[in-house]
Amino acid sequence: MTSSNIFSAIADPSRREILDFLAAKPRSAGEIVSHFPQLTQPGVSRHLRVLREAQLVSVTVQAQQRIYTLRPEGLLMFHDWIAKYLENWMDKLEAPKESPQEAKVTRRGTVKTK
Amino acid sequence: MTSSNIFSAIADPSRREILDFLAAKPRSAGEIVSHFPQLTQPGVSRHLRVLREAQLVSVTVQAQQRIYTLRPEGLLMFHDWIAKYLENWMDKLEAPKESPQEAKVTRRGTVKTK
DNA sequence: TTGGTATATAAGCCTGTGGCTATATACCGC
DNA sequence: GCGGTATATAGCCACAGGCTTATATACCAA
Repeated sequence: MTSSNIFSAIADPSRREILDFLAAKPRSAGEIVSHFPQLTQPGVSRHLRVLREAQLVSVTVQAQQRIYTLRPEGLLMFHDWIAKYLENWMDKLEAPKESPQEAKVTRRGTVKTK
Repeated sequence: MTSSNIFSAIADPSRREILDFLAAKPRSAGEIVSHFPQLTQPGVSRHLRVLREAQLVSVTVQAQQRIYTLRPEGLLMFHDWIAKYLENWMDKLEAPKESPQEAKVTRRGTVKTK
């Protein structure tokens, strides 16, 4: 559905915490549930589904347990998405071509966040 | 407020499109509005506010125009957040061969799980 | 000042989604 | 089979946030 994209999957703080937890090592759903007392079991289960659909974790069945493992391909994609902007930025900094009537991008102090 | 974090700022497709548009070069709010016919002027303005608060764009005042510029510091932070997971993954995959403290993660598509 | 332009904010509606409780499904040991 | 355990799903409620229209603010020119 809508949540199957990695951007919205990562946008949720609880899901990021779960990713943090999984970064150390794979865990069963139950371990995740008990590691986050503020979340209920169904809540964790739904978050895990979103992470699964976003390709951020994979799951292996072990008896009646589900072992969740961090799966970095999705993050790599994300990484590349960001790198696109950063590279672009670098290009601009190192290759100052003609500057039109437009204001030049002065990366120094033109920050004026409201 | 709540939207001032970079994760939710990037989670919205319209805002990502605006970032794409700004990646080429800085633009005035009006240029952004007319480049996205599916968005209304107030809608664009609110998206720009979110991007501003997330530190993803900066704005300079030019007469009655606001020039928006991509501001990659926020993306760098994001990049680092992701790199944390990728490094962890690489460490696990390549065993304890060498331990480079390099923060750069090279592209390398592979999967081990499942 | 007035008028025109550029952008931001307000107020209301409405969908998406997170959290909850309860229930269903799947697996194991006995 | 039954009971216990592990996890997923369903149904409901509440809230965040996106969209829209209307209005406000800020600046410039005459």
